[in-house]
Amino acid sequence: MKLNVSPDTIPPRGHEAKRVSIMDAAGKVFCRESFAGANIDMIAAEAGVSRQTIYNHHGDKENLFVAIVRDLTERCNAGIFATISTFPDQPKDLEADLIAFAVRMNRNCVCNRDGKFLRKLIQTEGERYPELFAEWREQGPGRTWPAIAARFARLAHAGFLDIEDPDVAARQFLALANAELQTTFMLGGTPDDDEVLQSATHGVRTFLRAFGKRQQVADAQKHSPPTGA
Amino acid sequence: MKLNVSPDTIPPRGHEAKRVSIMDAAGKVFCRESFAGANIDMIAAEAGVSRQTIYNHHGDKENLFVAIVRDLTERCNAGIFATISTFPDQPKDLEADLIAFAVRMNRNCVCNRDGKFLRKLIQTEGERYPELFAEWREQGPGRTWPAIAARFARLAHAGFLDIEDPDVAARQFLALANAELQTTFMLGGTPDDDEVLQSATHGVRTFLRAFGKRQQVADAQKHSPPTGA
DNA sequence: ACAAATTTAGACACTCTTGTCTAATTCGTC
DNA sequence: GACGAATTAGACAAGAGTGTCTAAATTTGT
Repeated sequence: MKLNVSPDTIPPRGHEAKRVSIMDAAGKVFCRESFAGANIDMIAAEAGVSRQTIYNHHGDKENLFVAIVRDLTERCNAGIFATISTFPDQPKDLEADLIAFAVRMNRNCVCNRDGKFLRKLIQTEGERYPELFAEWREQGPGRTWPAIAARFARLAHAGFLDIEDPDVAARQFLALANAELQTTFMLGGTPDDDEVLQSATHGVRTFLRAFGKRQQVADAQKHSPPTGA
Repeated sequence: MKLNVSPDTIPPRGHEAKRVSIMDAAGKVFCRESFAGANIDMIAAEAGVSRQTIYNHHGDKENLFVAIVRDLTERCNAGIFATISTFPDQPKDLEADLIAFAVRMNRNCVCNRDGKFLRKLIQTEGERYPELFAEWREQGPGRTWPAIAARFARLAHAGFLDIEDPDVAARQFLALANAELQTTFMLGGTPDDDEVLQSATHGVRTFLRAFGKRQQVADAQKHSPPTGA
């Protein structure tokens, strides 16, 4: 609603700070209390801002909510793509590298603050805002899953894995990496580093038992996956 | 508030019918609207009952909510144990039998009405009622997962599978069986029979690639102890 | 058919929340 | 220091929801 002519004077200084702290607090409160249970005064207090300021910035509660979800979706997506870019395309130690990747994915995208908030909001309010969450579905899983699948396909093509359907494998990789965190996620908890590592380790081992190359049949005798030590 | 002396005259007849229809409607509405978003008039209307009757039966909104969760937990647990009892202990066709089991588990326990409601309520209100959901955790995953693990352990002992840690395998089995339903669950949807079969088939195939007996490599074990590499 | 228990509709007081408005104050900038 | 924009506290009306109460209607067991 404020169209400044000069392109670099967009918002003053404290203005943006307030905006951020409102988004921050609103995410926290919506996540904790659900849309209906949250109230604007709570958010204002948590943001250290007056109620009126929130109305000035966002108009009404629903508008604020939508802004939060869009913001979280965007930030989470960025994080996921950043993490995908660290996928081990030329692994030295396939098991260790995939475990490390799974841990990064969980820690930086799934278990972190934004990931937790977005997941909770989707679960809680998904049915009430079909178009908003359809948007998330397209921008989120719709784009990240194929990206991960492509990496696995490349790894298979390079001879590191034996995969028929990379899309299926990608989904199963993620499912396995989280297999032991499900209950914690359900209750809104945040698994600690050890649980994440544990789940990723078990998940990747099983994944490699299923999709790892079995060279014994071919011809090798010494070039087995260098895991231990 | 009504202590009847004779132990079998507990509730009349239509009384119980109302009780059931209240529980039914309340589950639906709490699930759809969240605790804060649900209101008693909505539940009363959906149950075909007057508001006062709900207050007569359950005292207040919170009490009603707790009763719903307890009821759902109990019913879901019963369903899960009933399904576990159909686990293929002496499989004729291991893949087909495990797929069928995974489908039963999903259809009768995870994707059905009660399963969907309980899952949603846990996700949505879990943080607000720690003791109630701790109870669920103990009665639910705390008892069903070991039960499934025991079945897999038996199957491994009988020579059908090659499993080191049955608890891990059981969790991974369930994770794989649901791997392709995650997004749908997130948004509160109910996957159709085809999606369930698809996910179960892919999941079980991968599970068997990882844990199935491979005669050629049965002795080529190359597993090192858990290390945080 | 009768008596007791239950259910019902409606009104009610009370609280909470949203969103608006106003006037005073603070902040950023020149 | 002064100006304009943003923020603030507080009051406010309107609406919605909870939980109670009452008197009438209905159901249930005998």
